[in-house]
Amino acid sequence: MEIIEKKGFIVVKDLKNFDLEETFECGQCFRWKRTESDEYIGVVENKVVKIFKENDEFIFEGCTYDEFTNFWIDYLDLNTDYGVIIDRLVKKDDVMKRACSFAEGIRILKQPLFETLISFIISANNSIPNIKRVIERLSIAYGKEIIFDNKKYFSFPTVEKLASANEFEIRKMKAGFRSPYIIKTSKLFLEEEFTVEKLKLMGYRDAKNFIMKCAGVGSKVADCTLLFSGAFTNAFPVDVWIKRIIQTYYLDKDKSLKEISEFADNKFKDLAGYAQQYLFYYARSNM
DNA sequence: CTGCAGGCCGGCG
DNA sequence: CGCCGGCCTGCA
Repeated sequence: MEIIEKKGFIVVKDLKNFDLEETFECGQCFRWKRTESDEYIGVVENKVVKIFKENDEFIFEGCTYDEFTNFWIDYLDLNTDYGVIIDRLVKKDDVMKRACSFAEGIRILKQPLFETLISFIISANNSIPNIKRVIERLSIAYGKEIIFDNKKYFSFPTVEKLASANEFEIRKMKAGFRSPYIIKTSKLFLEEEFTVEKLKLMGYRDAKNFIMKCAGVGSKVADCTLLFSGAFTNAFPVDVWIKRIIQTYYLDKDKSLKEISEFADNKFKDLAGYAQQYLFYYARSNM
């Protein structure tokens, strides 16, 4: 990867295994928007950035060299060699081979922990367009305004803001029955002072049980949170799509979610999270 | 009108 | 423990 600083933007060359659509539309995040000209604009923490591809170069608009090297590289997981991960996964079997070659440009983002947790609480029994709308409404109502390219954007609310909100207000954001979960979880998050570092020290099992104490957080939401916040790459969220593809290609129909989870753990081990993303993207596009 | 979307909770056997 | 009905909301 070669990074070149220009006036007001960054040019990145020689970056393999990075595709904007595959990364931002594989279901791990909800706040990246594609423009008419296939650029992606995202809000993360208090930053807004626009990314697009020009020939073989990636252009990052609205960030400095320091922001790129100190923040976006980590967030986008650009220092990890996904070629090595894919090489190891394609050796597993033909299904993985097809899944990996179908989306070789996925990067598993390291998103802010609180935003990830709340976003996936909202995702429960919900549709992706709806999830995005609720998160957007929450950000407009409780986040901070950021001006980028003469347009208004809003950061995801802080834990303090959501912890002090009441259920009636949150229901106005159309979060439905998840509204009390959002508030309760925010309060617990504040009390326990959750951080990715703290969760990492606990180890995967304990960390998962720990965040499952949050209201609205079951096994699937917990694994999504641990995987997409960069805490544990071995977390393997089992949703309907993963269930579908595992039951079609690997296990019998009658296997429970727990059995699917154990199967993935044994088969993919430390790479389970990556495997999940390739399988998920593949299943959603082809099943 | 019914059914369902990236599940979770609570009650019951 | 495992199973199952109900659930906000929006859209087919």
